[in-house]
Amino acid sequence: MSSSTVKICFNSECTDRKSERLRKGWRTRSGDCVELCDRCGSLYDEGRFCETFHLNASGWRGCKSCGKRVHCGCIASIHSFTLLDTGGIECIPCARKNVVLTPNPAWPPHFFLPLPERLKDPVKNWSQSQPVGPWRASNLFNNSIPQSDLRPRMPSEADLSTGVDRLIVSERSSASSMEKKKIEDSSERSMNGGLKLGALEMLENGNSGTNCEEQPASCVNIPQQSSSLNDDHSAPLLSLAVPYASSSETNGQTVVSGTLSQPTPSPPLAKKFSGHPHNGVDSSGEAQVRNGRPRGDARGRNQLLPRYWPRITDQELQQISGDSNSVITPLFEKMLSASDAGRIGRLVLPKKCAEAYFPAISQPEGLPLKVQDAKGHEWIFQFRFWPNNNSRMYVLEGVTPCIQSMQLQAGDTVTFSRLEPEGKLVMGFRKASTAPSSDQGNETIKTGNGGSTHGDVSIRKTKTGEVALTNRHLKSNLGSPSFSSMDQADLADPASAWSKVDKSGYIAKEALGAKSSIPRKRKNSTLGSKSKRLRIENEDLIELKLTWEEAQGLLRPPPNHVPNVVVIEGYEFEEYEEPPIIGKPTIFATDDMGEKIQWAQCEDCFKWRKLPADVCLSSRWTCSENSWDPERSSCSATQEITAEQLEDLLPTSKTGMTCLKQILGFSFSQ
DNA sequence: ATACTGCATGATCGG
DNA sequence: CGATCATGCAGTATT
Repeated sequence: MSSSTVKICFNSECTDRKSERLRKGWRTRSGDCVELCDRCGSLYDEGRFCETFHLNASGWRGCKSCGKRVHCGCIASIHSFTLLDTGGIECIPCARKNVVLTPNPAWPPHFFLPLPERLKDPVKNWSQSQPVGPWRASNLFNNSIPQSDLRPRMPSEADLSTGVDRLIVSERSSASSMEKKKIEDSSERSMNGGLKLGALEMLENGNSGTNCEEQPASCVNIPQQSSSLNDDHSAPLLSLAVPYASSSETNGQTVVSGTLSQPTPSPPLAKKFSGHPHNGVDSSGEAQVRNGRPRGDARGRNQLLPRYWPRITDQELQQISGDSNSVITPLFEKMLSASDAGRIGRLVLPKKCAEAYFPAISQPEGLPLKVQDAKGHEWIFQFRFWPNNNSRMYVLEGVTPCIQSMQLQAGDTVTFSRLEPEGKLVMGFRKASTAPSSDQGNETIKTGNGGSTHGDVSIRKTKTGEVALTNRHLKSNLGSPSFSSMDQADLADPASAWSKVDKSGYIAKEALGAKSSIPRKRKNSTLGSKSKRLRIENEDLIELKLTWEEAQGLLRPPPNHVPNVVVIEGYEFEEYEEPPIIGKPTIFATDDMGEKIQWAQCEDCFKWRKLPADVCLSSRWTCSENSWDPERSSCSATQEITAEQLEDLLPTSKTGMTCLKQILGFSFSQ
């Protein structure tokens, strides 16, 4: 096999520093290179998102600006795939240069894409790609950016073979500008004694004496807010998600801008738009995830942490909406902590979520909030807050019956959505065992263990167990000392990887330094001291920086695998169902007969031996194990290939192999 | 004695 | 380093 094939995986030309990290992404070309997933940071079998993503959105494209080949599935990820429908993509560095948008802090930098010409024609450009529901929301940009210039790209349905989004585009979303304003004002309202009431507040609190369900119009926001919106130049652009949207908030004047012109790409959205063959439910039986995004606060402070981004599955949506034509606006989700799920009946709400999506409250007593569960039952919780330091701590009280009704436990996730046009607040849930891939979900998948966890201790135990399991898995496969100190838990932590995608823009995450969002005990951590952990992680990081290229060379398709062959732009990719294993570094090549082979070096004599391409060797492989060539199953046998020839085989990968040589003590002599 | 309530504490995380 | 939030805990209410 030629050296070029060794290096074809991924965007090796990418100059972005992050590309120097360990590449993740479970993809191979001609079986010579396997990577971990860039998007979720997990092994393939854990990165279901990636599975879908890759099948539909990946491939190689030429950067529109510099011509470099960029992989639009993983590394360039959102950046690239969101540009697919423009007929071209840009590599990260170019895209970065071209970014003219002022990012909303609620969004990771890579969501702010260069402005393509086509965006100046929203009708043309988005006519095929407007599955933008109100849930895809946000005030992505600050006020200073002209609306026409503020259009983050989404992958078109055509490009991504998307399915139809049940979260239909709704003109109602245009009203979100008003809602945005409400959000902006909410905290102040709270602080200032609640001069105004959000729609929900009016709805649930009865302060307005109206019920949105009956009189939607009455739930429209307060006059001065509405009027002020016209002056809020940020409003028309963004406002996709409607905090308290109701049908009454339809405003013909703002219809187009928000919904059609402001699709807001998000990593999770890739799933949403992916036209996976198993649309709705992937091959694993897992429901397709719809990931809403936080409505960004215009002041940039209401951004939600990724772990609160709603990741609602089709099943959940179906469950919530039933047969109605209601539009569901996922608001946020939260994994239940032990105390949330405990008998105390208090569900701590993330502050930003509470302030963004729940009615503003000025008094600690708060107000009763009517919430409908997925079964249609209505619950009334007390939405209130406690003064906490100089801040607030928002809680929903009285959730125990509901929690019990849904048989939720710590580690499970509750989701809050809004049902439009009713304006109902809907509380869904996701058992840990069925959680989708997400920064929470992937962990919960693993913690779920087919059932659910049992409180915080169990979670912690499970978490630990998961790590241990992962460690076992990796230890059994890791053949390189370069990986021996890797934070394996991180590798198995697509969750945090995901969040890193969000932040960094490209690579999922540092393989190290992952932070779990799973609830866990703060004290008596089984992970040891933080300082120690950090120290280890830093050491690992250095090591990984050195070895990401060779790390790819170490990754091998699992034995007996049957890859799905995907041809993308003329390049043949093999995708594997099983996670890669890491074996002895070898050099893949093609022999004179055109057969794929690999060259492996004996650990004892350092001679290189020709082996079948599909074998995986132990890290201490020696000539004596060369059962494929009995004549060279001894160190005394001569080497078939010269050092020069070997060097020629080292690609682009010379550097990597040099590193390997240095790190692993390999020798190319002979 | 138990349950509830409200606040305080401190671990964790993000900027 | 400040903000967030999970949880501890003291005080109070209820059984």
